[in-house]
Amino acid sequence: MRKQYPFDIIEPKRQRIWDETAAFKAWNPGETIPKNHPFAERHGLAGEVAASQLPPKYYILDMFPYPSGSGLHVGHPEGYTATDILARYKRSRGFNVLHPMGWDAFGLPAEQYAIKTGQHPRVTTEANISNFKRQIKSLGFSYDWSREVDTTDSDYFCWTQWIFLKLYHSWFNQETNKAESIETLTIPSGLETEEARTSYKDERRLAFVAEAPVNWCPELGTVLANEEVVDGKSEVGGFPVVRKPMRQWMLRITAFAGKLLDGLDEIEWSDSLKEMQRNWIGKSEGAEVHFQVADAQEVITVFTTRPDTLFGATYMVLAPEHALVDQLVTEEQKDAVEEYRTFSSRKSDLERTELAKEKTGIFIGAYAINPVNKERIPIWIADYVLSTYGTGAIMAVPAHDSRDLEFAEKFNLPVLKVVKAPEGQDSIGFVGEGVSVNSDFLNDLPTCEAKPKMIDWLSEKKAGSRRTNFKLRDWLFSRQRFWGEPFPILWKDGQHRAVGAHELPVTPPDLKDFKPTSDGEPPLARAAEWANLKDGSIRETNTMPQWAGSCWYYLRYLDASNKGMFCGKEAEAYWMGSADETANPGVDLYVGGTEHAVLHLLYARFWHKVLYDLELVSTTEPFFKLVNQGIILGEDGQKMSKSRGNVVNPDEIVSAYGADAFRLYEMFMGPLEMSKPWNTKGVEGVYRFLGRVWRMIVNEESEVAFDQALAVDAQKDEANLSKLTLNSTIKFDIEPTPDQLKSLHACIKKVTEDLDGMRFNTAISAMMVFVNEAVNWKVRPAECMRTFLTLLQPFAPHLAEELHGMLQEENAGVIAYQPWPVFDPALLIEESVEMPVQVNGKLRDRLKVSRDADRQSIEKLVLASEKIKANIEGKSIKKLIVVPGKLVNIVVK
RNA sequence: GCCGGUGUGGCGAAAUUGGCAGACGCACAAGACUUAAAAUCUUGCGAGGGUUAAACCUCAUGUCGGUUCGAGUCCGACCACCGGUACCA
Repeated sequence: MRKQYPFDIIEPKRQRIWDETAAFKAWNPGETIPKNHPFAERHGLAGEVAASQLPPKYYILDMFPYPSGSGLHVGHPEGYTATDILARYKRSRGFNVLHPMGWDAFGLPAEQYAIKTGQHPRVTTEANISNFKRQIKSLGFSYDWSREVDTTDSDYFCWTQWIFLKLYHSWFNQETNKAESIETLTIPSGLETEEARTSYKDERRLAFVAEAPVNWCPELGTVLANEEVVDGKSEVGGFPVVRKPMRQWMLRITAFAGKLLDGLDEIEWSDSLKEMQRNWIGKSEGAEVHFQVADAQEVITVFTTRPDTLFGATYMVLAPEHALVDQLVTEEQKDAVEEYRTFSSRKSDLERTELAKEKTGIFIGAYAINPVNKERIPIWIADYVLSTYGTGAIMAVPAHDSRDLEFAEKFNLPVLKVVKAPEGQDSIGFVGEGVSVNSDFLNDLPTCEAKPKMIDWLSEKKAGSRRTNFKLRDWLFSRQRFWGEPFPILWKDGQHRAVGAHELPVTPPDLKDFKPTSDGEPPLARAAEWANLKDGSIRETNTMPQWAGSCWYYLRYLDASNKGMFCGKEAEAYWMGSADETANPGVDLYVGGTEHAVLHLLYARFWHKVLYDLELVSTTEPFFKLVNQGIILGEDGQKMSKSRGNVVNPDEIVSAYGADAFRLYEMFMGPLEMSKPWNTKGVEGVYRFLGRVWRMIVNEESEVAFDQALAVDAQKDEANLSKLTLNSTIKFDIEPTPDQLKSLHACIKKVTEDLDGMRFNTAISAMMVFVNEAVNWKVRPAECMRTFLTLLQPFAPHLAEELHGMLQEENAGVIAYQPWPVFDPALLIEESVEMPVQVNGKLRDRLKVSRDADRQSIEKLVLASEKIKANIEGKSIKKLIVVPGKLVNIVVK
């Protein structure tokens, strides 16, 4: 395929100029702007600027990538292109745009590569970052590279550790509903010993140590958070995960469950994403009910969302791991119960989910008393009751819960109907809302009234209370890995204490062997000198999970080189919008894939809310608006993967068609949020379009001279571009015709509206429509061409800027800072409009009608039409509908 | 099962408040230019019928039904696919 235009010369040239002039640097309050910077020229600012002088902020953020060894695939730049187009658009509209990029570079692949080859993860990571950066830069994104962050850089993770210490030194005060310094925690006077007081404190910190059943992945040699386990396998690598009790660092995210849920109402995220977070947090409202154990002191507390069905509770079930089982089991059932517990504990999570859900369980010999009717009901254990949810015990109401019913049928337990289903439905097995029956004081009440009445009754009798439960678990925060942030924690005599903030960062030791030790200690334990301090303290040898660095990187961008703080207060207030009432609170737009819907996005919101409570940030939510890009499938419509051999490498596309064509195609494929298949033929289509734009402005004969000059120049010097001259149709000092203005302004209108609505594909088609018309113009006013290039600039910045330079008759300037064109509605008004005419809703004719024709004259015109006459002949007109400017419909019979 | 999303030509898609279904692009076909090819330009292109050619007619937005002068768009039921989630009491 013949080259449409010399993108291979233009693109490196424009990128070089952007780099040299720091064209896309975003300015913080208090910074000194050189007066020749295009931002200074556009806004008439120079020198040191105060926040009040700066234009409104627009913070547009990409999810920063993990720099993998395989480099960028075409899915990454989809989101990056969308944000870059908007960043350029907003700059043109006069905003101070913050558009940064960085690297989420701690992670498993570099460490596993290190274990295999002995190459230090630092080396691997640096090589991968430089490859990613080269690829991203080749696409001409307008990032402010002076703010680049790397989570593995000690200047960065120093502050990750610092924030961890903030969590460590805080507790959640239920009364103020806020995270507060641990110093505000009142220690009960009853605690006599120093140990007791310390552990009282330690148990309440937001970062705490807990002995808990964790997800252990033997293959990876580490524990995983619940969020990282998918179908009983590790999210990374798909290795089996088993449950195992271990002592680990946890973060008290559950304290923020309510805030994390309520905060979703303040932000503009898609419904599906909010739903995913809501489901993960899993709020359910109901009651706690206390059951006295028959002939014993113990009380079993259950959680239920249906207290109204308490009269129908015919047995109880405890999780096999429930703490009371040992005390309650009767002598004759002991062996059988023990056998069942072994049986269920041996089941891995994988087996539990894979096995057909045949209910199993065993009676433990004891009975409980149903508080409402004093009935003795048997107590069973079964693994369909989870120790990790609610109280680990349930009251079983088989008539109105499908799992309880299945269990009751298998083990012949009584089933008692207490809710009457609506007409036509079977009450047994009915789980919806109905009317209470067989329930004494609840009889005849609808479910919605029976619930609160039962809760009142229980509270009065001290047999229960209202209760809200969350599915969300505390965040398991430690990993047995090398390539992560070390914890700023020291241990001595079984007690932990924080490293002082002034001693940060705690950098990892130098290792040659990155495997865990033979006795199962994390790899950091291999560095005896590093781990054992002179005073006898031992460093924590766990590291933080990969999510730690991504929990706050969007804040570091605001003030990336600040040595004294994680982020300066003034910068934070300006960019996060709290300094300006009209600004969006938080990141204005955050774009990334759905794979982070619960993990990263929940964790980052949690950290942000802690920082907010501690008055370190000024907004309650980090990301105001969030959009998920859809995935790009291979040409075969399948997910791209190496094994299918359908992966498209952006490098190949860029070298064949150029970055501008690549960007344009990524956006032209379809709506950003949809998943859609790649088609390289489609790249050729937009590439041809860019070629038409080029030829619309450049003299084709001068291209021959240019090509010849280039052919003999081994350096392929960009200076050869000076051989190019303007197309002879380009005229300066000429008024555009009304038709030309109409085409141009229709294009301005459509592109502007589509950019505001993030409809990039239709914006591009509007520009194609304009160019298809403009290539037929005999005379092309330079002014029209310049305006069009301003519209094209966000999408195809290299080409637009180069051509714009030619039209300026000087090769200077960054059109990214040109004011965005304003469309004039007056130019779009048509003298006459073509109105479709329908008979009984079927199109029969089109008539030219003057713009301001009234109803009567339109009717007259319509009835005079031969085609219409033929269609209504012999029928009577029932109705004649005229929608001015739209259409006419005649109803006949 | 539950939650969310999506179904429109051969393909990617468009139709922003209910108002001309298929813009724009790909693929394909024919023609022009060329010794030839590539590139470029022009024309055609939902299906079926009809005509020398047109005109014109019928059908068509996953399926079935409804509301309306008028439905891709609104309502009801269903089907398929994609994503999330799952013994959550």
